[in-house]
Amino acid sequence: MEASLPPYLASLNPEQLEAVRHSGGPLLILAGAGSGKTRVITTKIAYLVRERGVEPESILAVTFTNKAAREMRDRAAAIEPRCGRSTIRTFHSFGAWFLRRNAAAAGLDPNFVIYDDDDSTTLLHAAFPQYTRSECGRIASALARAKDLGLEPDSPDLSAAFRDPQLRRAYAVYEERLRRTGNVDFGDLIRLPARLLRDDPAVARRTRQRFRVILVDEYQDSNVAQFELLRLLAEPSESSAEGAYLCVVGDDDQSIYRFRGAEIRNILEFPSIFPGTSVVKLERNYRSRQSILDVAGQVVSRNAGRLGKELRAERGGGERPKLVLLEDQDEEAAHCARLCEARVGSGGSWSDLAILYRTNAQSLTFEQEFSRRRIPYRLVGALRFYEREEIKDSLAYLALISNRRDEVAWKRVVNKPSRGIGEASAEAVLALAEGESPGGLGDLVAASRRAAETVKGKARSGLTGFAELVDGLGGLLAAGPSGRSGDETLAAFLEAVVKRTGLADYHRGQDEIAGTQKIANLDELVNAASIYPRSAEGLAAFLETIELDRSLIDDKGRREGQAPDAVTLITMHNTKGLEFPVVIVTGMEQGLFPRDDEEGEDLEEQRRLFYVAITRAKDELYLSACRWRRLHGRLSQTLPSRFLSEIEADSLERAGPGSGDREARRNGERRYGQSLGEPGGAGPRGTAGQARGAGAERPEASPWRAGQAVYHDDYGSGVIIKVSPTPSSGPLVVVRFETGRQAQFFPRFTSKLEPSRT
DNA sequence: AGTGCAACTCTTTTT
DNA sequence: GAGTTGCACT
Repeated sequence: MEASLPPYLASLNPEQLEAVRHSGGPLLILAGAGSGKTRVITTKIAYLVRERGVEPESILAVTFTNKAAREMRDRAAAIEPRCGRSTIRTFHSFGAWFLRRNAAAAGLDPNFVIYDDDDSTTLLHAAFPQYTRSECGRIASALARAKDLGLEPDSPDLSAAFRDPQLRRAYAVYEERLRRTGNVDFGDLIRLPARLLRDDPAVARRTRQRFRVILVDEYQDSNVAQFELLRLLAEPSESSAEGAYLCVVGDDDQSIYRFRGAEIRNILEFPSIFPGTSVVKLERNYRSRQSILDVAGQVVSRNAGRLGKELRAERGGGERPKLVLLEDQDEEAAHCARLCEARVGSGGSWSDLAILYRTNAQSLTFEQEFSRRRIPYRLVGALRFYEREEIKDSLAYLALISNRRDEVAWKRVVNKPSRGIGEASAEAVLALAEGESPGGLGDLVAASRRAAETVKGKARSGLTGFAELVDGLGGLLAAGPSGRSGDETLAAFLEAVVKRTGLADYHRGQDEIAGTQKIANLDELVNAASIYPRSAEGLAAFLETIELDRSLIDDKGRREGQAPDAVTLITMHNTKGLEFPVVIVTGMEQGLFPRDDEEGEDLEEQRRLFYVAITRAKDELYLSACRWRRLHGRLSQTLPSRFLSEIEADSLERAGPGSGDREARRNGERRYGQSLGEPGGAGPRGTAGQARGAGAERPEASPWRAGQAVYHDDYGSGVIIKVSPTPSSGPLVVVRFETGRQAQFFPRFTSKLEPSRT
């Protein structure tokens, strides 16, 4: 390495250095797991400012999570303080920032609120009351996908992308309803800036003059709309013949958000879309042992749609990952608990360990077992603080105070707590508000007051009271508490809102009836508002932060960061970007991970998810599978995940469970293990092929036929009443026993069922 | 307008 | 098995 390099560059490896110093055409950095990706981006930002004379204000860096954005900002500023002036944000927060600055041009209320999926569903339900709420939910998510794809209500491609011919109309109506509220949804934060750049030359010129360098992190998770926004930002404009310098960083093997609209082709095809692209691969892994990377590499190499990378461990060898086969999920939880206890017993800490699973529902067994054994754990991501009723209620009042055309917020709180305002009165208000502003929507609070004159009974006083309440709160925000103003935070205002609306009493009552924690949650929300000033601007900032960064508070009001010493229970998706000395990937069963209906691109995505899970481990990796799995309230027998057979036999150590009912287990275990990991990785067809060759082709040779008498070790005598073939598990037989009990079995996997001669 | 019961549906979820 | 939603009932 050159002697002249400043210290912050000297410690980079040659590939990292190349990525940092690259300039000119577009750059694609393919950064494998644990390869120092964030370090490269932050160093590159600092390098551009320090060595290349780039103005920090002209740098735009976008990420997908607030956590990643914070980290990037902090680390870049730690190297070069001037980087604090760069725009380092999430895609969506950049979009919100951009739209607030160009609200008029975009046709938005400058104080617009951001609707989440639930709000979109409510808006749709208001527009299409003939559909149920859950149908509206499905339509809302289809519309969100359409926006991810950059499609408009009149795009010809809309019909190709979605089956339902009604969707186009639903999209158009939804857009109309959303526009008249003055608010936006998540998709709009990407789509509307792109549209503005396309249609408004003045805005486009100003924006392109400002941002000369654009960096994107986790590019494999970008969607089509985000791609279009990037291209429009980076495009040359009349004032600057050169487009912005575009650098994207990502790992095609870690693309796991297809179901949310992520388009892996964005990264796969980047070099052909942007001619002259340089590609730098970062394949030195500083996190995991080679034995772990071997397994990861074997699995992901089965994917067809990938650019191809091979990680090499800088930390060397390590123990082979261990696979443990267990009887059921209770034993799986006990096994995990024993591993945790062993680690702590030998001087480690609880926080060294992470238990990974595919679905949140799987966490329950672990929680119970860990509580019983007094093992401290923290559950990541399952808490949906902002989706709770009491939180949404309070935020709806705030949103309505901020934007009095917010139909969704108004609808939510106009009769909450109950003021005797029913469907008919609400319709009357809406009709008035619509009349007030042709084609749009007027002030819903004023309309509520005026509608009071036309309705009768309880609704009349209810509407008047509601309007006075909201007006009063609006005044309270502007004026401050009687006399003194200025030196109070938004928390005091929010507290007043919760009290004066009656929400506090209402939810306190709920707490008493149902033993919930609603008041405690409201306290946390109030607490979170304390870092904002008591003003309209402070309120708007608070609402935006809450919509765009839901990790800010959890139930205990803890900020991320000072995590207690506890075992981490977490979904595989949520582990992206994290690392642990010891990782246990649980539920490695066919039907769960992957699901039986996951094929083709979906299957490849699940394989990438497994890859992400594996590469979280620094020193030790355990995999576990259960023979019996309780799912959706049903107990069923399972086969080991096909992913396990994709790992070479000698890369894994097959370990028995540490203790327990050995005798019972030995039988099951041996049989269960048979179909596992044929050497050389017989591949996806391993188990299915066997089934086809053996049973299904010669059904007459099978003893499993309807009418056949059988005997079962536990249930006694019975008769087969139904046999159905399965693609990979042999026949499934349904037996009615003499006791009247009915049960189903896979004869291939049980020795307890046998044909009898009667 | 509010309550209660039956029926339905179950992934993953950066923003 | 659990949580949510829709409908019917009062």
